[in-house]
Amino acid sequence: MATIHEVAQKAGVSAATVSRVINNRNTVSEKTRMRVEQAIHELEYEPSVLGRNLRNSESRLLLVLIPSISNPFYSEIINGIEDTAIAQGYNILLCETDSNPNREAIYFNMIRNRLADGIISMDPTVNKEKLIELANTYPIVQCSEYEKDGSISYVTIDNELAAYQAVKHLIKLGQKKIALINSDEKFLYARERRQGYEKAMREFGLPIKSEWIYITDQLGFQSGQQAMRVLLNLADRPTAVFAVSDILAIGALKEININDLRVPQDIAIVGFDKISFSNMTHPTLTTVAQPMYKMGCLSVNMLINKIRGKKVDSIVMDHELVIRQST
Amino acid sequence: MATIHEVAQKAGVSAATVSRVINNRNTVSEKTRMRVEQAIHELEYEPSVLGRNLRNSESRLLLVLIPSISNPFYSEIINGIEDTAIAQGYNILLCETDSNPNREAIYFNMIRNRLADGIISMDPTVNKEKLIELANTYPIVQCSEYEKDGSISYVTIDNELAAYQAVKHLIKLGQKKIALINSDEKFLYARERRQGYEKAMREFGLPIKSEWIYITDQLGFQSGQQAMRVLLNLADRPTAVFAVSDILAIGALKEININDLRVPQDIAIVGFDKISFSNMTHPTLTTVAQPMYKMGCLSVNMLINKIRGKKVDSIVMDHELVIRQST
DNA sequence: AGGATTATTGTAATCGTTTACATGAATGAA
DNA sequence: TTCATTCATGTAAACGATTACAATAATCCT
Repeated sequence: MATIHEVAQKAGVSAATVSRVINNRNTVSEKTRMRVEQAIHELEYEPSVLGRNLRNSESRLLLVLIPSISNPFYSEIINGIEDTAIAQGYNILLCETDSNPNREAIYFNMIRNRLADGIISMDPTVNKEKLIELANTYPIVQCSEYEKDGSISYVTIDNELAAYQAVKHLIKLGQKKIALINSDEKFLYARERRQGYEKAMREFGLPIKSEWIYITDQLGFQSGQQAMRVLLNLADRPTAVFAVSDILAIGALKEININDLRVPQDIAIVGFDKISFSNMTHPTLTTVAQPMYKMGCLSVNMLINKIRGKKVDSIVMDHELVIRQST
Repeated sequence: MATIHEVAQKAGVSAATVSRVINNRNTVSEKTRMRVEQAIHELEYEPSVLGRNLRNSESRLLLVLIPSISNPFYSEIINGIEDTAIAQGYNILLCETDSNPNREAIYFNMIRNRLADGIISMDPTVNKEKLIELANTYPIVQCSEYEKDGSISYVTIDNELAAYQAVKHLIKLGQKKIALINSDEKFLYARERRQGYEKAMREFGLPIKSEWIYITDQLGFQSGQQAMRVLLNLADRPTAVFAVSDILAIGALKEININDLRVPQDIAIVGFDKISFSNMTHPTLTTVAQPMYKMGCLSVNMLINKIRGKKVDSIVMDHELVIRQST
């Protein structure tokens, strides 16, 4: 790979001039610009990102923090992030934390090292204190999961409202015994969705029985399946389920199928996220769609604005209840 | 963030000595080593990767090329890659090409720029000529999909054998009319799995009807569903299906369910990959398991050896047929 | 023409490391 | 004691870019 000096030599100018051509500084005459561009072309020169970064202390790399790459919920958001980032000349580094503080520390150090210019955190398991502290010094935005105190800008949806509407949908269909399969309530989204659930139940005068609320400690299919197993064994068995993620809902559905119960006749079920697999289950899953791709795009724009020192406002996006066969 | 010079000053030595301490050069006296380590600790110093990279022209970053992050097949491999890479002091940059040559070009340039030290390609849609050319100069390994000419080291499984065994399993169950849902045969794995299918059919004297072989142009659920729709409409309808990926098999299963046919009684089905969903379908899917995590680990080790200039040999791993309810 | 502007280009310092080489101190041998 | 050898450390150049500043060339105005 040619260096800037070789280009300079070939074009008969100094490295400084070549640099000016590359960066579109206006102070280069048309004649030399042509010569330089010719030389760049002939040598197939590409500026070394390393050299540039060192000097500018910018890397044009964005960190995206997710707990696990296996969770399809993130895929679509990441698509949005990637498309937008590349369009703006940034690359993204996907950081799977596996909810492991050591990994998290590695990635946090990358930004301190100026190896990355900013962070988009989608990790609900992130160390909040550390993240907030880091956000004082470095550009950080949150997507989906966020801090309520507003110390970090975010893109999200109204989780409470979405959950409220999902449960209301079940109620309108005549359901009265509605269970909730929630994830750990240390996550804000879990607390908010629970509130939406309770709000709808209360509004229609339905009982909120604690035995109908199952809290999973993990996020996989198995957890949903396990939750449903417990719910089905109750003396007063619920006739509908609202699960806070499609993954959990699909696990629950599996357990219902195993027990030869019919969906939605015996048990209706609503998920959350509209992952692609939710349309492949039998029956297909009613779910809450988040504008995932769009959320990814907006997060990147927000982050880049922050990097450039602009002030940014948090965004709450619209969601949509997608009614399919499971209700 | 402190620099090496600040550490040097605090410890009362030169930057060179600090550098030697950091890199475990043996020529530092115990006394000064202690002083330097103390200073590093007090200043919470972390070496700048940028400066180091520029000097060494190494980045300790590995590129992982995949067509799409949404495909769960890659998730588990990536887990293996990530764990191993981090353990060896490397980070990985997940590169989603979306089968887009422009994106591919961006990533290829990163390695030419020395922004990355090597590439693990898992992308069957990659431009083979460019990849092979690049592999002459830079460390590159392939995982799963590979080049038969042996110009690039790889980690893979015996696709033909795996397909052969999957189909043989169907035959042993008494199936005679076995269809194949394949992906585009420009991919080596597709050609190999087809050969395995044909080998088994031939060996047991079963007819290979071209109308029983459906080739999808995409890799999503919909393609599998579409394929099954066509197969079900045949006058001479197959009674079993071998799909070359779980995604396709799940789509096919969906279509079978829609038509109120029973699996496996009316139609048996075998997938490939053992993605996590394959255990959540109703019925659960018989499939071929690849040692995905392990493949990821081995790819990284292979690549790092290549980076260090060692000679490496390609590896063919063992697979396993996982028999579940769909057969 | 001569001085003042302005446009263009070059020089050299800088970013944070690593490392070949130089230097000086400590040690050992005679 | 004196010289050779070894050990520990420092000096300075490099990696490849960017950019403040200086220097020169071109242009304009009176």
